[in-house]
Amino acid sequence: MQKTPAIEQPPTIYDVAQAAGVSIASVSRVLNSHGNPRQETKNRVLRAVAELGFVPDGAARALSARVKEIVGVVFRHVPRADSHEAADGAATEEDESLQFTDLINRGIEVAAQQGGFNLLIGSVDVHGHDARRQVMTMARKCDGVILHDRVLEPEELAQLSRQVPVVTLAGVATDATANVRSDGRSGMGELARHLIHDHGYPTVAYLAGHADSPDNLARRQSLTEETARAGATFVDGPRWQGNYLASGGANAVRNLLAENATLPRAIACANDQTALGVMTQLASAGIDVPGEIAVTGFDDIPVARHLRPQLTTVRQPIHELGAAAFDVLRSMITDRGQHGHEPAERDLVLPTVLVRRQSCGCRAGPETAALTDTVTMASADAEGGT
Amino acid sequence: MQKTPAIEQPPTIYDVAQAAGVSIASVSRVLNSHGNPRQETKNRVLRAVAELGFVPDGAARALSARVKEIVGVVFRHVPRADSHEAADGAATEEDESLQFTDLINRGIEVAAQQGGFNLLIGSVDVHGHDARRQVMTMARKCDGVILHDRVLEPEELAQLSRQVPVVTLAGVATDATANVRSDGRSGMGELARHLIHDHGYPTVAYLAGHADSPDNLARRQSLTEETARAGATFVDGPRWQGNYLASGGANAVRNLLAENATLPRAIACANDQTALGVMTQLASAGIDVPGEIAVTGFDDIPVARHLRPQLTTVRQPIHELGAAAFDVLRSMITDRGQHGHEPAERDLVLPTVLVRRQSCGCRAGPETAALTDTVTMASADAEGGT
DNA sequence: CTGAAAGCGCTTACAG
DNA sequence: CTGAAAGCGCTTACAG
Repeated sequence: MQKTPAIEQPPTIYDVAQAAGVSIASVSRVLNSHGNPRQETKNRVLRAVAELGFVPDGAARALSARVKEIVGVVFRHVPRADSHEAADGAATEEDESLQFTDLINRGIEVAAQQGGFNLLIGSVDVHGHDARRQVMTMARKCDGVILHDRVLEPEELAQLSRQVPVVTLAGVATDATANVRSDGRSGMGELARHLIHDHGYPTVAYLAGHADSPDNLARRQSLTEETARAGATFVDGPRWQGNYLASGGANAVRNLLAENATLPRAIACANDQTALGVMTQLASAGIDVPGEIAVTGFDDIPVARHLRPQLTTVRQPIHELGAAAFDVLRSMITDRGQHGHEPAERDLVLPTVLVRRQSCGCRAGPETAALTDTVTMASADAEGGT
Repeated sequence: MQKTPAIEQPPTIYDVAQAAGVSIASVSRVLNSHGNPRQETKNRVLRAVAELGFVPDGAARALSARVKEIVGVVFRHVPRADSHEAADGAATEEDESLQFTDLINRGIEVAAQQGGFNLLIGSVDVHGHDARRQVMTMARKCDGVILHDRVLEPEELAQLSRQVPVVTLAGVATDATANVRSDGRSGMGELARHLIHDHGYPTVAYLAGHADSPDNLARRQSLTEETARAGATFVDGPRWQGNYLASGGANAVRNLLAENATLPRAIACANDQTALGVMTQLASAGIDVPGEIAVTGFDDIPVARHLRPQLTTVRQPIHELGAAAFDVLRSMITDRGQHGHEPAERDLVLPTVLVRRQSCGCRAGPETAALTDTVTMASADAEGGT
């Protein structure tokens, strides 16, 4: 029969003003460092604020200051097959973590916090017939929005960007929206050369991500070009279609194996999660990685180095991508409405780096392998490495 | 010399009213389904809304309706050692993903979205001398707050909870705050019995999480009891102190190995990330898991099944924990201010489940191991499994 | 059923 | 330097 203690109405600026014996205008001024309040006034206000534990209401502040100090982040949500706690133990295939997305969001959050902003997070369903409304509603709670890959159709995006500043991630910049991405081509090119020249693999397959993702296309394209240039055989096609999830990679390999297809010497995956699924599937089929088939990823999420063998991959500056997205958005927010104002960079691209570990066929480092990745700057011409 | 198209001021309710030829009150009514507007009125309003692309401003709505439809989520943030892009390739140890936290947040988000709420996310620094202010500021942008483990000191928590509904995660319920956690004791007990009875391991160590985390204490306690009861040797102590991160597990093992300590036959880790670090470190020392040393985790994050060997662990209903936290919070929000109202459950505890995979010494499943975990309900007495 | 008006809790010109 | 007042964009009694 325990009772909940009622929550008191938080104090308002009027309470503070009264306690301090000044006007609400003065309270507002000392709290926001506007004008030059007398020291005496400051003291009285600050004391009252401390005593009452006053913190201004966000909505009221936002309404009158016309700034919410909130940025929205929207990502695409893989629907759960609503099998509560999958009692049979077989995890639903959709029940995956989108680590890359979460890590980017961390990057955004850190930058935002530094800038005095908070993050409003929302995900939209793939079958999002009302994705637009969801995003719109969110947008009206924010000063600007960052959109992950494939959240909105181009027309929806255009409409949204008419009302609020928008930055897309791994998309393409438009008239009204900025975009932040990483230079997948250079990293993938470097990876391809490594596989073909350094390891001498004759055939390389690309286990793709979402077909409509610009990142995916750039990576494939780069791989295609490099293999062609080197005279190696490039393998892809409908059987090699993944979905950026471990299950996508696992399924593709399982099917390939089931139909007794001849597998290539190396499989370059669209991202690390896909590589994870591929490696798991190959292992349970008794195929040695990298001995029989080399496998590589893309992203360099934290678990990559903890896989066995450790995953060779192309590192994206994940944290920095998020931070950059926030910075760009923030400048758009600041400049908003200022016609003809010189815009910030509209298509920011960050460099990627090849990280050679073991799954490509490189030998393990001499000591604690986990701490001695061999990294080469994608743009450097030196061969690098220990 | 490209110019940014200026962002138009989004239309207000006045614009809609004018376009529809009605009062703003009527617009509000049809949009919120209050009263019984005539069909004619509805039509005119809806048409105007569609034409103008009107979506109500969140701040204004919040201020007057006294509901923001936002819940805050705060977690503790491991500070980055600000080494931008760690050019030497050695990832900073702190640069870890807190997958468990992110997954819980996903669970919260899904439930919140269903309830028409959005998530406001913020992290506080470990050295958070101003953690309180950060959280307070966030709280004033929300209708209620969910706090992950170890975000606020008890007094700070008490103060916060006086102004806004608060739910803690993996903490303890207080007079004014509710708590959601999982039943770590039962899952860990089951795990201990499995290691000792089924596998016959004589010595089991506990590689701990944060010393001040209730979850950590419950898990250790349960392990201690079970080993004592079975006459096995329990190993712990300062050398076995981890921090819930892979680096914590790796460091502990590295130090133990460096001083030539005799390792126990089995290491039960406080969570999966710790187990990840432990397994990586053991592998690079050439120690076979589970042949020489068995290793287990806790949480069952998605990568657990992708490790080699696949990780035996105790599954927490991660998604459900998040969803439950939201549900509890939401009911507190609804009831707020209603003195003496019968409160919802104040300390919700969800069941855990042992997931037997390979790292404990169980053999791999007959087919695609990834899809055939052997799961036993923690509370069930049947032995279950195939 | 509908409109005019008050009010939500702040910030910010505008006078003094 | 400081206070009274207007206004941010909504929702909701209150009259009609």
